[in-house]
Amino acid sequence: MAKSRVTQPTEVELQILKVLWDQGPSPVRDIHARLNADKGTNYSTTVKMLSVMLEKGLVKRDENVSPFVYRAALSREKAGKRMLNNLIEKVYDGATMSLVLQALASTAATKEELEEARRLLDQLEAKQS
Amino acid sequence: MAKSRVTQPTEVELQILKVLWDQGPSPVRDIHARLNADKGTNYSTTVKMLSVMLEKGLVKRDENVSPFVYRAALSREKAGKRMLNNLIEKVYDGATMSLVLQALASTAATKEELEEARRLLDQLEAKQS
DNA sequence: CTCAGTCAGCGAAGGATTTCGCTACTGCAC
DNA sequence: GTGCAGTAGCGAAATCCTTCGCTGACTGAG
Repeated sequence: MAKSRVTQPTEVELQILKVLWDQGPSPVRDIHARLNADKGTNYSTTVKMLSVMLEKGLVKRDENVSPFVYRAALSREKAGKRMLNNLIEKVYDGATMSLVLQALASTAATKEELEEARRLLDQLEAKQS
Repeated sequence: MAKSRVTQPTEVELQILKVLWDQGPSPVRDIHARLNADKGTNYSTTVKMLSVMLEKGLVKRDENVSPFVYRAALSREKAGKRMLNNLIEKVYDGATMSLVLQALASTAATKEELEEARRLLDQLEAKQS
């Protein structure tokens, strides 16, 4: 049970995770390129962030290749779900649907998305029976 | 254009907002009672937090009554929406539906909630025409 | 008026997050 | 070899968030 992940990724950590999710496993150089483009981050800062995240277990790295290659330790989906649940907990006191409905209502959903949502509802309902 | 609200409410700020949402406008005393029960917060801390939040525009207060009465500057819904969008932005790069569907799928929704969701979908679809 | 109790707020301390300067190691070209 | 470019990391600074000690103002009871 080494995994006591209670902490949500912080702002910058999340930015880095996003880069890794978007680009797949990458060396510091590539990650830094993005951060720097976004907000002028210094190379050292990127390295530091990655080392912090490594300690926290948010990323892993392969040290067998020349420039180390970092990859996210969580999938985008897992992280998203985790953060969403956190949000729901903190704002809606656990009433998931409230938020979801809000989101649905406030989003200019396309016809396709609506269809998909409907299909998912069907599945859920079936599964419940 | 005085409203440059870029920052998300922080952890404790959110706790306070939640109290205000749950109980409606309240004097410090009541807010503090909750925070203190939750995590032993000192009265001073609660006051300070409220003053910080006042500066940030997260809460407003009526100074005409004896113990000042604080109220949230945003509705639960607005805040939820804002935070959700932020989350979506940061994790999914704007693909709202992906996250929402994730949420739906991973939650043990009740029959009633599913019904409600379905109804909402109908509305949305109708509105689109 | 004086005392006790409630209310409000400042400023500084403590923690966590983020930033970066500076150092060190590597491999390659000269 | 020496020098340069790319890579990695430490430790301290800067910044933000959270906490609280201490102080002052006000109110109602005696």
